[in-house]
Amino acid sequence: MPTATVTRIAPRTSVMSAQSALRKFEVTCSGCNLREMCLPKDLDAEAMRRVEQLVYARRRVKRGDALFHAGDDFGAVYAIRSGFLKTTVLNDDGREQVTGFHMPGELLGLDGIGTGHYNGNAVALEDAELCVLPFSLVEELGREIPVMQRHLHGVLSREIVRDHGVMMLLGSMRAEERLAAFLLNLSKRFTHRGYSPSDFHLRMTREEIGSYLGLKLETVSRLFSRFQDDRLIEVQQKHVRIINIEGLEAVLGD
Amino acid sequence: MPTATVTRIAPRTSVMSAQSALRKFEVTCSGCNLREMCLPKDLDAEAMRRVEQLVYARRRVKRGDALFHAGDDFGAVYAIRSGFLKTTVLNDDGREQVTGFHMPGELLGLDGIGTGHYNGNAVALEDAELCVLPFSLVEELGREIPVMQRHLHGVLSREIVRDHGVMMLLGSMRAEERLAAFLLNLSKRFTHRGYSPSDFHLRMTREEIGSYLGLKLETVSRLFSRFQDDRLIEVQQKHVRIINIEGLEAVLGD
DNA sequence: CGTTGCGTTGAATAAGGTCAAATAGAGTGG
DNA sequence: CCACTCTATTTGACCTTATTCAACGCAACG
Repeated sequence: MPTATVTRIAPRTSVMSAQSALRKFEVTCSGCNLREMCLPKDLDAEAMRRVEQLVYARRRVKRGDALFHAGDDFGAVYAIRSGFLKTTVLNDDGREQVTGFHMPGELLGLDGIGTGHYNGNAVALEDAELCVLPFSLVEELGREIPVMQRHLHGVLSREIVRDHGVMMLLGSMRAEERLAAFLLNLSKRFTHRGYSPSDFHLRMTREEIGSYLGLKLETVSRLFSRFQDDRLIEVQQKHVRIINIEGLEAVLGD
Repeated sequence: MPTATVTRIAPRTSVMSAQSALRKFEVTCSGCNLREMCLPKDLDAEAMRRVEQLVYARRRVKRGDALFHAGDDFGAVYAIRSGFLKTTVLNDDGREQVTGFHMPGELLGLDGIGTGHYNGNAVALEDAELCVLPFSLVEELGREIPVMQRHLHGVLSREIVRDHGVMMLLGSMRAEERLAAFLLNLSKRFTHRGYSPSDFHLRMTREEIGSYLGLKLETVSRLFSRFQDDRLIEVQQKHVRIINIEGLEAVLGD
């Protein structure tokens, strides 16, 4: 059933220079362009070496496939190297709620630590590649390198803060405010990753956006059309171009 | 402005037996009736001693006063010893969203770890008493006692899981389902603390419930009345008695 | 005993959901 | 490469649900 493949990273031999290994496999964290998202800034060489031992495998997940399902045994958290994923939770009565859309540099699976089982599903919205971080090793590293410990706590805490932001969105914003906030949030995150802040490809469907925002897909579609009529954005299917970012912000602020 | 008081716990002298100190000050974690909520089960005597050094102060907060505000410098997390609190987040444009209601045994302030500033407010719904846990000491303990580290990670992770549950509630439930879920959740948590599962005093106003559930206070009030008409509960102001718990569950399940 | 905050209830309204139909793309197999 | 299928998206008409606005009741408190 799991079509995702796990690839063990070829161990670097000591005769191979760090540089060449880096180029050859593109696997060292020190050379990863997402380094600043996954790791603390000030990490000495020894600590970096320890981190790179920890990231012992990669996993590829094809579009539509699950990285993990709710209820699966928890063993590792995942750092996204490439690709978009969504996380969802399931109700007793079968309803599904999208809890987040996730980009390269972000960590998945934190919801499994507390119970030993992942609480939700993580599904690839496009072919994705992830670093596998066995959590017992993460904890070991945290005990031995305070700056790593602090970093992990920061990640967990910021996830809580992010969730509170979503609660605010779902609990006290109107539909058009939710969509504006959603687009501005995507824009900010794309910018931070070096992509265009105003021109991007949505990987998720209207229904998935709707689930995330607590709206029906028809409502999402109508709002896209309305924003387009108001000259805030241009939409063509999954391609979005923000043409009036202040206008979008004003939808939030009014 | 902060009317909350900080009380340093009297240091135990070595001539005083642990037993008598325990009784006299009622401050040792080992003797706390909330112990199982705050601490891991299997903690040896030495570890317990370390924990008790960590909990170096108590803080009292009067009804309506804030334990901390959004933006305050983060230094400690708080374990609730007694009293109910709410946590809220504030929008740019002044709207407030209740993100949780918190009972004895729960930890507050986790949202401050990542940024060094509390992200939201914590306000007492009734006079409350809290254990102050300076976070740098918590981390130190985590590094030295793996079971404590694992416990902290569990608490953080379960907070994320809780938040995802709230997202599910806000994003995909109808008003009556939300209130039913809210009441059942309270019931479960009261039970877990040894109180009646069916008979309790709400510490929060209709407006606060509404904010938490993404509803207006009038809607909450109408739903209480409807549930009463349907013989699911009896309400009188803030006093609620659940008289048909299966019926409430059915509101969720249908 | 009036004030004040909280809660309840009714009537009108608006926001978003539901149902339905048409269209547009993307992917697939011949 | 093209026709076909399937899914995603858009849009309209109508409906339901929750909000808004308003009035009133109740209980606590000085």
